[in-house]
Amino acid sequence: MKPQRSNSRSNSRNRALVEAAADLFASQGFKATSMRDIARAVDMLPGSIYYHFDSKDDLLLAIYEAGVAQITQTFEEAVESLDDPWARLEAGMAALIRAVTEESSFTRVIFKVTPDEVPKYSGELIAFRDQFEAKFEELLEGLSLQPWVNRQLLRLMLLGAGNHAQLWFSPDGDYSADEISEQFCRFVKESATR
Amino acid sequence: MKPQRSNSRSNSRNRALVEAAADLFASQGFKATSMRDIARAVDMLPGSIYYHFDSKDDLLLAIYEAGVAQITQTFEEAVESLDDPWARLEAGMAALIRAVTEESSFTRVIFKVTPDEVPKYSGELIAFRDQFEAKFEELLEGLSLQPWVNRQLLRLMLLGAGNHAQLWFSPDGDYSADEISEQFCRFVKESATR
DNA sequence: CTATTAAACAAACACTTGTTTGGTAAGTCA
DNA sequence: TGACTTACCAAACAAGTGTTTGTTTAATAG
Repeated sequence: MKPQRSNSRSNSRNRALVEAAADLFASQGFKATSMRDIARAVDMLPGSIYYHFDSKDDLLLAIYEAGVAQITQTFEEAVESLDDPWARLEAGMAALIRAVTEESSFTRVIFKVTPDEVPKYSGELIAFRDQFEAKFEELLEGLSLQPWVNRQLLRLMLLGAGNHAQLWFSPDGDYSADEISEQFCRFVKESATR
Repeated sequence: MKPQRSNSRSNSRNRALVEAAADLFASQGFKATSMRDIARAVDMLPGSIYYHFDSKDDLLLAIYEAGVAQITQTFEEAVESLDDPWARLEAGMAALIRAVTEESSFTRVIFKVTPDEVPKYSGELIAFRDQFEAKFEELLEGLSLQPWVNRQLLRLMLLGAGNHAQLWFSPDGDYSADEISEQFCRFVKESATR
């Protein structure tokens, strides 16, 4: 383990590093981003990164952790004020779509970089992902659905549809995250409350 | 351009090459697979691959082309004998899920390796993808749906949900491709025919 | 039997990768 | 003042990357 201690104001550089790395990982992918790319982005020499982080993998781990914390918070904020289970689902789904597309690069990294790209930490990364998906699962529990509905498959369907948005969504495209979420959720809602 | 000509029986080695590459690309990804990995898999020296293909990128292009041809065929075979639009959708969706998970590595590569990983051919790769997605779109046109339904978003939802299956599906898991397809399509069907 | 071609080998090339090492200027603290 | 620490630079390291080159073997065609 390296610094990560909060003393001094050094964490400003540390933070800049993580942010630059997150930007690059989110847009180019993990493998396609080199330590030299990251160093250049923060105006630093490649070797100097190793004062702050032990390895490229550790850098990703830190980003994943921050990303999950952020998406979890965004998600809960979007949902907490609502009571109706369907409204909660819709708001949560919209938060997911925003996280995958518009939101900070931290959250985007989580859905862009798959755990199997980093064998050393694949277990930890999967755990971080699960942490968020559990929140999503809670949402579904609140819904009253027809007996034919398999909640597990429903979760995977919505998660997959949301996740996939990162490949086609455009901020200035035809639809907003809210509109997309509303459409996706409506199929579930209409078929459950018939 | 290199051989690709069908003379001699040399295309047995050529074919072995493409198959080995497809296997590796499908399981490890494009960037994570080196020409040396591929060479080793077919018991050949790295340089020798360049007798058959001009570059690693060209190798992927060939795989994409073969993969799209295969998934298109599988898809049409699954659908052609059916008349009912809903049955056709369900069969098509099941074919997609099988292509993403169980089927040959050629089809899996298409969904595992994204076009932006190969800038040189990203246009061509996107065109190949679109070629298949157009088939899927045709299926949706046959459905009679409620006025609130946006067909474009519906397509993206189903495509995303199917695509995502590659991350969690297991051949000896709880569900078959058919069961998954049936569940996904049912949400659409129930909400459209209420 | 010879000329040509297909298919591969052996070895390198130029470059990029993540990472390590030794040193150093600036600041902190006793 | 002197010891210690923080944050970095400069330079290299070993390994791996896609690819090229010159050469060789085996088959085929005239």
